[in-house]
Amino acid sequence: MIVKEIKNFSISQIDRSGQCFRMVKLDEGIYGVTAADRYVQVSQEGTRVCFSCTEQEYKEFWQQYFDLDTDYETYLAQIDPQDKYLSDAARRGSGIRILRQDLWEMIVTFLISQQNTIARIRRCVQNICEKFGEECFTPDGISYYAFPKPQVLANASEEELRACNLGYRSKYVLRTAQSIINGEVSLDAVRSMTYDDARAELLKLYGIGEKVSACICLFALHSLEAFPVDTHIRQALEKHYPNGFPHERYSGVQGVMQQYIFYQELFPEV
DNA sequence: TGCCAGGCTGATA
DNA sequence: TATCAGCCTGGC
Repeated sequence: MIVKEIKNFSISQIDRSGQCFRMVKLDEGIYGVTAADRYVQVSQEGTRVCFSCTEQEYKEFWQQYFDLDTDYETYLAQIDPQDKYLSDAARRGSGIRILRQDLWEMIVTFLISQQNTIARIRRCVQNICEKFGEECFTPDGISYYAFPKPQVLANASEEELRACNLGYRSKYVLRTAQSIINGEVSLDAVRSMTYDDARAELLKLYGIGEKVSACICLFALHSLEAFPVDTHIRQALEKHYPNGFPHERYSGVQGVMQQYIFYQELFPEV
């Protein structure tokens, strides 16, 4: 167990921001987080954050994962003070971080996300991890499941994926996994691409459109210029930015602003 | 009962 | 090129 003082970090806001579907609320202010084949418990009181891992594991993995090397004050300071809506949204969501998650995990997760609710996306991801992922144990004996590799999902049947409640998205996950395995799209290549190239490359995968591609770039490649527009964001833009969102002003950090807006729209009174 | 949820594909004009 | 139905399924 290690303890850190961290500003502009809220594990509960990150949980509700809808970018990670492998976080479980264990108790008030205490969350279990699974990423790739790792697991950590995070508990928070104010700026005091406890991680149930060694200092080495924190530095090697979780510090980057939670984007804790970044000072989010610089993003918050860029917000137009005349823009009351975004200023309020950012103030309320100022503990959100853009996580640095695994590319393959984000591809599958956001394929599943379409026409779906956050609660159901969580269940679907949990189902495929439990059915196809490897069972792991923490040093304390806590059991969790690693995210299944492309090879495993490529060899699954559409029926097996449907049994995980993926519905019509099953064929998207299956064909995308097969495209990765047969080399049509290289995950390593995507990781080294610019945002525009990565976005275009991901669009080659069956079931991935503009919105899903932007989400993957934002949450896996940390392309902060990505600005995924879903139904919530579209409604917010129509209401608060009838003349268009000022992308120029927030060039290169639109993704952070998108998260503040998304959080505000989903949790307007929390 | 019907609509909608963090969209996308494929058919049609 | 643009438009639109159809798709899984659970919650309201």
